[in-house]
Formats: sequence, structure tokens, C-alpha cells
Amino acid sequence: MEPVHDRGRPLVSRSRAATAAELAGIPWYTQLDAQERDRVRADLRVVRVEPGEIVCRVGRPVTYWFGLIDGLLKMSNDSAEGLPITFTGLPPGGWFGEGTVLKHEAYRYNVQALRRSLVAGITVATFDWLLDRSIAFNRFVMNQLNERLGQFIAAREIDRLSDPELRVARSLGALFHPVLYPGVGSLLHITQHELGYLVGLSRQRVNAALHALQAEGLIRVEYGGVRVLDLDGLRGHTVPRLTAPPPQGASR
DNA sequence: GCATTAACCACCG
DNA sequence: CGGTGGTTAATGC
Repeated sequence: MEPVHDRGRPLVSRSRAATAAELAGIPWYTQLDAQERDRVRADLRVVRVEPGEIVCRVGRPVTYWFGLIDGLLKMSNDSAEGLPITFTGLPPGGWFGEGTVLKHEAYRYNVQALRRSLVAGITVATFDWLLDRSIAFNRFVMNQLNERLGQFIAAREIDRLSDPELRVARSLGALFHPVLYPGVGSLLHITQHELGYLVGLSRQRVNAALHALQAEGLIRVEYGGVRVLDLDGLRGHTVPRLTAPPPQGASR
């Protein structure tokens, strides 16, 4: 597997308060009233994590509700020694862990940084407090849960796909989710190596798949990222198939 | 066959 | 320079 290096000090001790610009970029924050914003501003922490670092670990008691300000994270639900089950990329703008925070349980997945990232978090107490008083916040969380449910169903589907090009297309479609990841825009900053790691393919194979998708006009391959030209096309993308096996007795 | 790793070089920031 | 992309060759299932 990947090098899981755990940088010495716990995340909380390296964290700082959020800047005004960072706050303004948080989708649910801007929906809050003045008093709620005050509390969030006082509670919210921001920390820089290095590649390979783990943001939350399976089995650890819940501490924060997390959001990604910048960078790229990978979520996987793997049992301690078993094979990884599901990988999901977390692009900027994504907030995660609400299921765990709601139930005050232990985290059910690992979230690991694929590259240097800026991660924000609010405490469970503040999360609960917001849930008790802000309709807008409730709406955001409910929407988040609903969308993520769809994500995981899609992930299962992707896992079953054997065709590499299809896997890349669907994974990109998921990463460009406008509701879950409003920070992404039309250009996703991700290297082909990282994409390969998420999709479960080699960099070379991802490179080939990306160019095939580009040739179909669905995306544009750019330096250090991918621009989506046709999101619906990616979602419903089917490989130009030589599907129909020749009917029995077809002349040749 | 097809995908993977390793290696190389060119280019970008 | 390091990081990233495009490519080829050797190897493995």
C-alpha cells in the first residue's frame, strides 16, 4: 500500500483559526446568521496536512466535522488489515463525516491526504448546536447526506466496471459533483498519478483513458488537471463498443 | 491481450 | 529544479 506516514504532532495542535477568505469559501457558513457565524468563527480550526497524512482514522472516536478547503483527500473504508473496499476522492469544497458526527460514533473510514491540503473542522458540540438551531445548516447537511448516498451507489457501480476508460469517466463524473464539491468548478486539479490511485489504475493507463475521453470531447487534459466539457456525457459515458456479438450464423 | 512497473525525456511552473 | 505528462520497453497475470 501507500506510505502512511503520520507526522508527529496531532492535527489539532497544529491548527489555526480560519481566514476571512477561507470562511467566505465555506458554502454553509455564508447561510448562517450573525450569532451562528460568531460561534463557528471561534470554533473552526484549519490545519495543513502533508501527503500521506491521515485526517481521520477508522475506529477513532469522533472529534470534528471536516471540510476540505484546498488540496485532495482520499476516503477509503477498509477494515484494519483487510483489502480496501471503496475509494472516494474528496476534492475542495467537500465536507465529510456528518454521518459519524450525527451518531456520535467512531469514524467508519480513513481519510488520507493525497497531497498537501488545507482541512477545516468544527467540533461535534458546534455541529450539534448548529443542527439544533439553523434550518439552513440542516438543509445543507441533509442535502450532503442525500448526495453522498448517491455517490456510494455510484462507487459500487464503478467498482464493478471492468473497462478502464469507463472507470475513469465515471470517477471523474463523481469528482466533479457540483453539490458535494462546489469548490471544483470546471477544472479539477488532480494529477494523472493521483487519479490512477483513486480509480485503481496505473498512471499510464489513466493517461490513455484521459486522451480517449478527450478525443470524444468530454474533457480536456490540461497541465496538472482535467477540465470537464461535458459532465452529463461523462456520467452516461459508454465506451464506443463493439457490443453486439455477431448474430449466430452471420455471414463473414 | 491487457495492464503494470520502470525508465526516459520534454515541458511547465 | 522538482513535478507532471507523454511515451516506450520489459514483465506479469
